Amino acid sequence: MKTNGTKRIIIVEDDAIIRNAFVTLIQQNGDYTVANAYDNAEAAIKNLNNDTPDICLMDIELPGMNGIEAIPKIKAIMPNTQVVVVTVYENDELVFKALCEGASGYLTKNMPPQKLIESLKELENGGAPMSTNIARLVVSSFHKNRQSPLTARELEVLELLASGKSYSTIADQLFVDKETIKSHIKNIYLKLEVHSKAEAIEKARKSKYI
Amino acid sequence: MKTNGTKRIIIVEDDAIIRNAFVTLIQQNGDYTVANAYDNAEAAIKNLNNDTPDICLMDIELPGMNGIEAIPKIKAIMPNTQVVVVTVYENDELVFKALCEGASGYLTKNMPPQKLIESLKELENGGAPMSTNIARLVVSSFHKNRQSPLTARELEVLELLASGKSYSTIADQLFVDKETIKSHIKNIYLKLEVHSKAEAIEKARKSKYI
DNA sequence: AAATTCATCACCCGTTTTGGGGTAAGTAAA
DNA sequence: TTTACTTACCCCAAAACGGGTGATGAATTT
Repeated sequence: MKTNGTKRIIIVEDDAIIRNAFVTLIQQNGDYTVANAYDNAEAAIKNLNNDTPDICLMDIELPGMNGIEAIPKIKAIMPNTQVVVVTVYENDELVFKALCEGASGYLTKNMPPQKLIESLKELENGGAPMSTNIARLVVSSFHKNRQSPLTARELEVLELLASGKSYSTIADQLFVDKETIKSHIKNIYLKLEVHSKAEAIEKARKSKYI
Repeated sequence: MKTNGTKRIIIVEDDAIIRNAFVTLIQQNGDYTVANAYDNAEAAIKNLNNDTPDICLMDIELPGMNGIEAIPKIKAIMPNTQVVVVTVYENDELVFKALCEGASGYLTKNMPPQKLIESLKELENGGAPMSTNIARLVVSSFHKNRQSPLTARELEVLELLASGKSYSTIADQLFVDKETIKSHIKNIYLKLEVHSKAEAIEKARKSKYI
């Protein structure tokens, strides 16, 4: 369906002013064609096979299906379409949900207009365009909490426990006795003030000890 | 120790040519002061309290301690120093290790020189500077594999199992019988060709089903 | 209309794991 | 020297696990 080498873009954005601004902005650039623009996700999904977009700019807050739910549905029909979320929300939960569902980028609407075009170029170059704060959010999600009450050995044990391994498997892997692992885990439970494996893992993950 | 409002930077890079290029490049910009430059991590760590850097540009391949090991040691002494890895490696394992150890950014040396200054500005603005390919790597790490052999329900069960929960806890949470969960898990093991919880979790994580 | 998949539930068996209790030796750090 | 950490052992009872077999209804596909 491609006319030439230009990338086909669809826009899903319920605010007409913003939607039209995006269309205008993108049309000004010869490298991109706006295949279509929608004010809701359902219509966009219905027309995917006609639009055959390379890129989809997706708002989150929409009437009906929200933008995050829409991502996997789009990827199911057009796996090679790159979805970039464009929203006002910098909420970490939304960001991670969007990325888990398959978003290739996450932009906030307070960006300068030129940044949108730059982001499209970054996508083409195999990148993952993100707004400043989003990138920090994403990178921070990898950071461990280094003020953990647990010792290095306890963290090691807890990590293996969190990967589903049994006491004896952990013991074998660390070349110590199973009873030693039990001792460590008892101390872990004491320090984290929990009474089971699941609680310990949950608390440790939440606190980013592991 | 700050002379004025300029940010203090240290550089850890064993290649003298690259190191000096960075120093020159940064000194040209009035917003940054090169507090020091080292060809190894040990020396940099030893002088941290004198250098009091706001930012540390860190190579990975170094004589002695490597750059990734150095990150937590730096953060332990100067928690507010932002470490940005600057390396030739785009290897995903190294990237994730660096971020887990506390890196605030990850740049590859093939970037245009101006990008380095831009990255420093991004850091100041609360961002996390990353090269194009690194950003994609990081974002892709969130993506789930949607060609899983497991049903939606099985994935749900497996995710809860992977969070350390017992069969009965999972059953309660999903409002079904414990026997139902057992059945699901048996089917999961069949499909993943494994025979234990730990194996199932490992395989599912590796294949990015969960 | 028939076949298949999926989610649900049930009972069996035996083994392993888990959580909790206590105790204690050796080492390293403060 | 006291404390913290790692290591290891004992006991016990409850829970969880892995594997087997079978069955039902709903939904989907063929």
